[in-house]
Amino acid sequence: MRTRISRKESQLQTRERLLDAALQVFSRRGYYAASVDEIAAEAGYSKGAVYSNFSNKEELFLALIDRRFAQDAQDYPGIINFMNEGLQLEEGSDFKEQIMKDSTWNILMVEFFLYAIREGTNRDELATRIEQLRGVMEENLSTLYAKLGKKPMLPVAELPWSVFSLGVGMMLQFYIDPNSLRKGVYERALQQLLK
Amino acid sequence: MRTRISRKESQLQTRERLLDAALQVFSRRGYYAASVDEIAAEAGYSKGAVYSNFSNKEELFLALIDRRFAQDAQDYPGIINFMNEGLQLEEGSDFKEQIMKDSTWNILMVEFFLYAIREGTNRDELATRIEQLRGVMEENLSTLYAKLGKKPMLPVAELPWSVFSLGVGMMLQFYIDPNSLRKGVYERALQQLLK
DNA sequence: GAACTCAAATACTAATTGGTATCTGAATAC
DNA sequence: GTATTCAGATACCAATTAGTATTTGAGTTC
Repeated sequence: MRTRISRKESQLQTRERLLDAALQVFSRRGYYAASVDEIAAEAGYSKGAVYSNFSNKEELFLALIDRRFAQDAQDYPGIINFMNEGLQLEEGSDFKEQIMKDSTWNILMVEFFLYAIREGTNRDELATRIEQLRGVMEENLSTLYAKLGKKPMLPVAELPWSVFSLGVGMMLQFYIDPNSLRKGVYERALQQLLK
Repeated sequence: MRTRISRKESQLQTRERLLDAALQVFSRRGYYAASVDEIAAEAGYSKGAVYSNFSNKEELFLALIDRRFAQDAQDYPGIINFMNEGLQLEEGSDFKEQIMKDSTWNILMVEFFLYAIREGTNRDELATRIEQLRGVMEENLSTLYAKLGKKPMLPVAELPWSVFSLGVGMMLQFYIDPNSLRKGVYERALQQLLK
């Protein structure tokens, strides 16, 4: 009987599980306070598994970011919907819900920003990614405005900067004090920016 | 001859110097990676000075935040000018410059946000502070709009949320990639929000 | 100016942690 | 089915670090 799972497949699975666990632990503790042991345990493995799949803690962290960035790169529709909502709010879109679903990742992103700002090593890498993201946003906005025969008050090239800021800033305020953010605040501000 | 400096004064000076050093080191390394030894050394003291003035690392961190918050509470004019600039941009105000001057503190604030989000302990405390800050901003905006006989597109109570977000988000993007932020992007977005 | 107080220095400990060396057992090759 | 390989477990180490116990010396009190 053929083996159920090959060694290669098995290792890949382990790697994925480790990355999943790393996301949780890095987000929960922050980069420095997260221990390799805890990450391994969270994934149901031992430290050996980590060092067998990644050369060190930093690489694990970066691999985690890369994986998600790669996923996001294919998930343009999400961004497009997001943009649509900006120009004409659709019923059922709720920033608070949206932002809660992905809180682990959102927090990790802020952590990574700080990390990249400090360790100059990965700053350029992150800068490029963010620039790409803004590029995609700009394109989507452009076609959207064209479709609607509208012209934004602000230069289209500048909008992604503001939209991004609004998202990050609201997120942080929301996580600190979820209850005092009234519904629709984010959406209305976004609409005003994209007017 | 009377002693130049009393013990009380001396200790207060030490405390201040430690807080200054703590700001630098916490901002440079992040909360967990910052060591008490490094902070003490940065201030020109030994670890003993730290534990003689603060009960532990966390208290030092929080004292640092408190000190600045207390200072800021008296520095309303800064915020008022800031608001003024929003409604009608004054020549010479430059976000990039402004944000660079205080980069150490700005980064620490983000660090503290993450810290507070993780350790529920200080979340309420921070939430209150932020709420106060938003309150002040709202008051200033209100009187400003009244003075100008203008009415904002968005509810005044919601504006601080957006203004705050814009500041934090732009700051992060700017630190990651200072060169690609074109001059005036922040200011124009702010103006649009406050229109 | 002698006794004493206390801010800060020094010496030390216990715990944690990133990383390495070695081992083991199951998958693969022959 | 035996030999080989290698993913992951285990054992270990050196370094770091928050916090404590003790000491010291200058400032204060009388």
